[in-house]
Amino acid sequence: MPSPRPTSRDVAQAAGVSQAAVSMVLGEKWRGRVSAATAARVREAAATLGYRPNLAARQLRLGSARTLLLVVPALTTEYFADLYAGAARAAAEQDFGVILYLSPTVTAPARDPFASAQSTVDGVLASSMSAEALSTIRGDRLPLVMLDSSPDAGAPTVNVDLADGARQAVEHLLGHGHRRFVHLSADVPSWTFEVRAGAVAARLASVPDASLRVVPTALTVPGGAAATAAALDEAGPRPTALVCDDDRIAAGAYKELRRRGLQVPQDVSVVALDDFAVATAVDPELTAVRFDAELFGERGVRALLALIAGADPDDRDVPVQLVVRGSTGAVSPG
Amino acid sequence: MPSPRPTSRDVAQAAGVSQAAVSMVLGEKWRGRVSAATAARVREAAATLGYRPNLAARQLRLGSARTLLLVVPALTTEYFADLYAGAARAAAEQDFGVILYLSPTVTAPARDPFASAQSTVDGVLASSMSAEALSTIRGDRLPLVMLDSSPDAGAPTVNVDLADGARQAVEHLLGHGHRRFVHLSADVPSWTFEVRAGAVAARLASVPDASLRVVPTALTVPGGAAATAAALDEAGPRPTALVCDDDRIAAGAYKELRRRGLQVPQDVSVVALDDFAVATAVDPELTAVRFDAELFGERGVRALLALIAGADPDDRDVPVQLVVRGSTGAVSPG
DNA sequence: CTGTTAGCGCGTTCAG
DNA sequence: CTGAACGCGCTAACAG
Repeated sequence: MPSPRPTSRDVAQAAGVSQAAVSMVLGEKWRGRVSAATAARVREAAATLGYRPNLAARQLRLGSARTLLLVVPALTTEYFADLYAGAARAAAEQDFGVILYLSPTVTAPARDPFASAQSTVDGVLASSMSAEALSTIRGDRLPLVMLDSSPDAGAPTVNVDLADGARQAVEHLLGHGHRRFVHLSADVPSWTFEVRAGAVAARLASVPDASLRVVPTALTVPGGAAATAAALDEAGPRPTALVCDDDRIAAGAYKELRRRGLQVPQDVSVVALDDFAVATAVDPELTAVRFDAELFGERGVRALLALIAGADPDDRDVPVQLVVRGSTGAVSPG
Repeated sequence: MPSPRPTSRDVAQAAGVSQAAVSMVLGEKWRGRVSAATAARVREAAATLGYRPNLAARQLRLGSARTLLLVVPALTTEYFADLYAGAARAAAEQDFGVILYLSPTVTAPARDPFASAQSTVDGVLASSMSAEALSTIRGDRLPLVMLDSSPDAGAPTVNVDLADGARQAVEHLLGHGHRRFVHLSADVPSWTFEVRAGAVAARLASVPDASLRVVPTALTVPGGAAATAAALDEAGPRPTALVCDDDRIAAGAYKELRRRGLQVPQDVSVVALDDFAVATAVDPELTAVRFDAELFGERGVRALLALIAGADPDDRDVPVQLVVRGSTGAVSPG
């Protein structure tokens, strides 16, 4: 016999009080409305019965499910996994849940997030979304915080300071004497990659004898290899430093370099502006820009909850850190 | 003015009918209860008002949120991401949603999944769970389907046929003349890894002149490197074939092999029993066992929905396929 | 046949 | 501290 879930009425009966009293006690709203003794009795009864409020009923009355919607373009890397984990943790601290919506890929037709979400949401956290896709989401002018998106998009944003990361990476390479740079720049029309490209170019613009070639690159291993081949095939002296928008691109660069008999880092240094599983799997391990994706999710949720509460969202950027590993070194003599 | 969400009453009023009629029409239960003309009018009104049923109210009345809970140990690889995507898609086809619960890691204290889930669930899909962790989940004897778990656990299971994958991998290596094997076996007490170990050992047991050494290995790049070092340091002729439980272990093996001046695949062949991002990022790319994680999630959901509906879950295994790439070849002469 | 009325489910809150 | 009303959609019972 699957014992039916106890309701607040059951608790009330067990404690010898009314439903209203139960609601107040369990909702921590009984300061001076219910005696401490009765409150204790109610808690006791709730505990022994294993009572859990029916969230559907609560939502129906309160008009909120205490739920946030996290929209991500795809869950294909551990980045989004960490993002979700951090968001869920931060939300749970304030008794909010986080549900996930995988925004349609290029191929799949756009489905209504709210239909699939199966729930009423109190706010939306949108990661790496384009402005158009965005409009679908804001169906009812829900509170919205954008992650990894342009601050000009008309919604509060929380970002990772990858411009700083790109600067740090270039700085590191300059310090090793590199002057001939190639930026393997993701060919995805996303704000985050534009920022990286801008930061790399800006830093190098102030170095008189530095050169920079930007090659649009697909965000895959073969894409990285192809772009590297293109960069090396161009006329002029061979570049000595490769800045890759992510670690998969860098893995592709490794392959092409090795195919040509070039060694990392003796002949060419490589840095990645992302630090995920691939970064430490390749040999030598990648010097890469790392950030705390969980912290990112956490900040995003805090900003969104602040927005919902009517406060000013704290939109500080998440700091990044250059992790120096074996893929970068001094320019080879000659 | 944030226009208040239209209720079914609003729709009824707009269409000039009663709420009951609206419910019937929109619930596709009007065969013979409502005229086609009226039904059309109701649909029309609902569409123009942008009506969406309040799911809290529906759930309250129906006692179900049409929601499934997917429990995963961690979301750290794209495997779980794909699993979720497949599960969500299959569930959506039957108007179910899927919410995620990240089961506690070793460090984090166990939280109540249902508290964090913020919703009433109709069933649980548990991936790679140990028997103990399981008991926490089945709080209310919910329908449960286990993924990647022992069929003896007392719940229906849907599995990936990795035993077959392990056999295929060993077969492939045997065909290239390999006889001295090392299995870098994940040191995680999980059913899936026991199955792989069993399958590798069983296949090799029938080959008279084959040898197998099993080395417990941490599921990380350094873990793979350390285990490889241990295997190569043992006395006796050097192994020529490494079977790795996942691609990160294989990446570690690559590093240790290269450190010792051994080449893949000329000196040592390497196969991985998992095929994720790292498999194609390393050089040479890994010969690996691949399966469709989305299909896995899909099958899991179908089994769970069948179980909920009182039918027999179809618990066929998900097939696997050996993808031959550059990390395996014939034993080197000598 | 076509459609309506009434009451339910459960937690919250206001007037008593 | 309690009784009763409320939120919204679903469905059994009932009426035209």
